[in-house]
Amino acid sequence: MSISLERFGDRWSLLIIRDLMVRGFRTFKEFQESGEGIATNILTDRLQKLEAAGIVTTEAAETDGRRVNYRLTGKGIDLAPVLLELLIWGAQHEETGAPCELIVKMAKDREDVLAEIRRRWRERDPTPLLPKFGDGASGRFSTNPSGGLTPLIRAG
Amino acid sequence: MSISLERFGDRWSLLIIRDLMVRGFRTFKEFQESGEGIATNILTDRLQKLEAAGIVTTEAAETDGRRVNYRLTGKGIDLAPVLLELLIWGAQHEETGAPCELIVKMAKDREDVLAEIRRRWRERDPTPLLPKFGDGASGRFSTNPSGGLTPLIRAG
DNA sequence: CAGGATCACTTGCATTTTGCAAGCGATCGT
DNA sequence: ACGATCGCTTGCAAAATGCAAGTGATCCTG
Repeated sequence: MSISLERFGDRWSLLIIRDLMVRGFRTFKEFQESGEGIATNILTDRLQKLEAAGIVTTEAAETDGRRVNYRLTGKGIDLAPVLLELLIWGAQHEETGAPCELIVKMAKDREDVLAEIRRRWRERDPTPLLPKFGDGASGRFSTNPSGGLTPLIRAG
Repeated sequence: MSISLERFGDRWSLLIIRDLMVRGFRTFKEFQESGEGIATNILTDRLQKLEAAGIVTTEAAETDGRRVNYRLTGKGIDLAPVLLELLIWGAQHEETGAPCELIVKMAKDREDVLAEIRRRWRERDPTPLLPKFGDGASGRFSTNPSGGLTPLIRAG
């Protein structure tokens, strides 16, 4: 556990990993503008450390020579369960904007959510896993008529 | 998730929580001498922040007026899944001293491990959940004749 | 009940990490 | 050719951390 924390036990690393994992971020600029307010020097430092730790890889974008695409490695995507538990804990115990039923659903369908995250990673599907709250049906999960939330992976 | 990380997203907080959760730590001195090398002022600061966040409670020990007993709250013990996932990830992807079969077992019997952690918390059982590696049968888990690892909660 | 040990902290100060703003070279679109 | 954009660096101030010594309350021993 202490080794895990040495790799990403700071305020930013796990947020970067989350954004790569479920928000479809690929580039430096996306992180910079994500609203969390990370400084560019810290962002550089964290991306390099995550790469050195084998959690993230970089590849130059073929369409744009300036751009660098960041991507999680298998080791990185294996952090999905950690992030999911962090999300569930925060939603259960702190004031968040997250709809309550959504969290219940994610806790119950844990394995489905993780499988969907892995699929998106394998297939390089950049669609954000979740809509911004209040967005309606624009993400991978959507509200159904009964007011509950239905993962699209079940609907087909 | 960012809210979770605001509460304990630093190098020490989760280690403190782990020690309370599975190593049976109760007092300031135990943390100080745990070998991780946390400075006393930082330890004070983290314990106070965790208390302010409702993750830890303090009570004066009735047997010794100097001593303060720290204990996880329900909110604190609910972090068990997070810590377990961190442990599993670290063991799978980094060089650790942990025996490989033990980790496989913990990943497989996740729910049993979590139930045992909760039971120990409810009953204020201070026995360390795990022996130090190589300790044999002195903890809550022990090796069985086939070389696998058997949680005592199943045997007893 | 005196004196020293122990406990949970505090304090002062050096070092490290972080945050902020500006700037840089390479590449891109026009 | 020229300005905009990209990932990243630099300089410097502010905050967090680490380290050593010290503090007051309580305990244990003789």
